Amino acid sequence: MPKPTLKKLAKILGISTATVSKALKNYPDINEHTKKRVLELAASLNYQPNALAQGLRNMESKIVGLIVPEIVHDFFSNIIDGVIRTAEKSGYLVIVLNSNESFEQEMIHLKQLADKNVDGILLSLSDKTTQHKHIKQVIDRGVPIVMFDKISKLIKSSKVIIDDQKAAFNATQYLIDTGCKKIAHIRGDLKPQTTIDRFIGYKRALSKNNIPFDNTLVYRCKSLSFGEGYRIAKKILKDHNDVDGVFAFTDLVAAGVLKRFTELNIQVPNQVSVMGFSDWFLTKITTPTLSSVHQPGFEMGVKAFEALNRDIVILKKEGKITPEIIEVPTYIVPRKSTRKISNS
Amino acid sequence: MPKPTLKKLAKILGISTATVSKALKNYPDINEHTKKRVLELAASLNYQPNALAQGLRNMESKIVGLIVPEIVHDFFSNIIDGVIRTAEKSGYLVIVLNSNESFEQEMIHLKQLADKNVDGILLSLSDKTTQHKHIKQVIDRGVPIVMFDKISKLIKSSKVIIDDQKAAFNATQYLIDTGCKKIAHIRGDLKPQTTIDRFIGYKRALSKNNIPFDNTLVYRCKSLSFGEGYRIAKKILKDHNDVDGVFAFTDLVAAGVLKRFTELNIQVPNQVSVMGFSDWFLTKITTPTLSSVHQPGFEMGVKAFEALNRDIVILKKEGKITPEIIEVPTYIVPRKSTRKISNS
DNA sequence: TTGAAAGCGCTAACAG
DNA sequence: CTGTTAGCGCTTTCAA
Repeated sequence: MPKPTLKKLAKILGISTATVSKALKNYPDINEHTKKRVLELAASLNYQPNALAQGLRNMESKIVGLIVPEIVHDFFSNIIDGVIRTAEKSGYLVIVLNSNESFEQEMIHLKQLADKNVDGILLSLSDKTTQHKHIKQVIDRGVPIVMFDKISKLIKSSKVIIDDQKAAFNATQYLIDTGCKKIAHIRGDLKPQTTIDRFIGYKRALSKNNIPFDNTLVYRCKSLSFGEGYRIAKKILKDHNDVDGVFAFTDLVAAGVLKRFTELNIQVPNQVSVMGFSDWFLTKITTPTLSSVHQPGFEMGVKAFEALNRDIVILKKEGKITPEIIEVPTYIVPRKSTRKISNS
Repeated sequence: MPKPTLKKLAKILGISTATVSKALKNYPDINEHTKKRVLELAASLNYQPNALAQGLRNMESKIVGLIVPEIVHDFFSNIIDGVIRTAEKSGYLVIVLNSNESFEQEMIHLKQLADKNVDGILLSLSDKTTQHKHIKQVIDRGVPIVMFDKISKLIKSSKVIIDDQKAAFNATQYLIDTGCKKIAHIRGDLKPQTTIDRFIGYKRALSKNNIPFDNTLVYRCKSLSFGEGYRIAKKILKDHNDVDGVFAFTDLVAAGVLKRFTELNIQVPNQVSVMGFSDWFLTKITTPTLSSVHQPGFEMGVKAFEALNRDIVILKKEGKITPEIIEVPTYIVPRKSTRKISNS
């Protein structure tokens, strides 16, 4: 049984394809009776319009692309989930691609998506991306892009972000509020802006509370891994045996710290408090459970698609986009790795 | 600057679209000189064929669909990653959809994908799925399906699976080999076949080693969660204070057990060994780290796409598919929650 | 209220 | 070696 087409329906009913098409689309200028006949036949034959033909005709695919720098990743999984579910509500399907933190992959994927005639692209930059010609090219081809999380200020597009500085400030302030006086910070690589911003937030909180900034309390991860946290924890204790707080730029590293502290019989949170960032699932698994800054992946995915959908519609209607920056709020999730805030 | 089309290239060069098309496709019957001119112009204009038009013409989209019952999930993330990366190598892009363990969603998604003219679908069943008409319908529409992990024996399609029985047997045998004599099993719901098979594997291992099966040593999770493991751990100890091994059907639950044991000062692995299943990331985070059965998500994703691609090609060429069942091997990853195997 | 016709961009059979 | 032509399935004027 070959798939039914408009033409077949038309032939069976003895009317033209134009009429069938209009009937199916509920055009006003169709005789009720005719419409009914068409609808019934379509239903009984289980007719489905050919999306490729529709796409070609309407110059739209009802597909968007989503590029993340990593897939097996708590935060990005949530983003993907948020995007897919929201897209579906507007009749969009989502092609997912993984740049795997590679600039070349990111370039290739962007092009692949544009070549597939997606109606828009959601993009989180790889850490390796330092130039943006490939992005501008796609935008110039008329494909709207919305960036999220790892963004570039140099691209004129809608963006969905968190305020990393503010979030890190709050995290550090939280440690101070629970009595920490000597707080180490574990930061990431020099490159991604998020790492830099979290570091700045940490510094600002210290300064706000008149705690002198001590550069030897800042540790840099060579890689984003559990093992790095594990390694650095020992180093912190060696360098500063009176440290009483650690703010790590990401949960995984904080979990490594926690593990090492436990092994070394350091009391957490009483002797040293530990604060993570991102609120990944693992925060609930560690011993003790890890306090963290909630980074709302799902919501960001939702907002990102909504922004893209808006941009797609506007671009089509008005020929150009007015980018919008959307900031999604973060909040601290206190668990057992930090002390309670004394309610004064 | 509107996108260049075949027609435009042809007009500029003063030749026909057919010739341009063939030149671009590297047909043998094109004059070298002409070919060169076409290629150069195409490159300089950055010509890209319109995928929608190609798709309509060739009746293929070069897109496949992937439906998983959950996205924020270690195992399925790995599957997605494996599928996407493998698909890319064959020029395929992947639309990802999340049934969220809902039968209705699964039905809808299957239809959406078929309506979008995907060339094939990769599917892992939701736990709620008990009938399969919706799947057969799609196959009847000529869209090949490959099932993975959560499969149905009632569907005639290629499948990529692990041998849950064998894996669970090996896990239990491993506990026995490291000296466990009274092993509790925490199993999942009655529904998914994987749960049942793991339970059977557990029983077979006991029987093989002449350990009488004791039904009171089998605990059932109400939900697949950390909290359930935490809850059940206490119960196990209360019911059987001489238990010396726990085999949980999934890591998350095992992690809950570990946590409770640690809190209750039960020595793991010396007093009780704990074995998980799936080898999720969290196995490396728990205290102690969790021994587990490695479930190769990435490889399964790779194999699943390869099988689908094969089926797509064969279906196109021969009009029908000969389904293939692919079993991906599992293996035990010993960590600190089980004793060492004594090398005798 | 309906239908004829054009055309989205591409490919392939066939003729020259 | 190249071009003509037909057509994939659908939508949308425009004319009847």
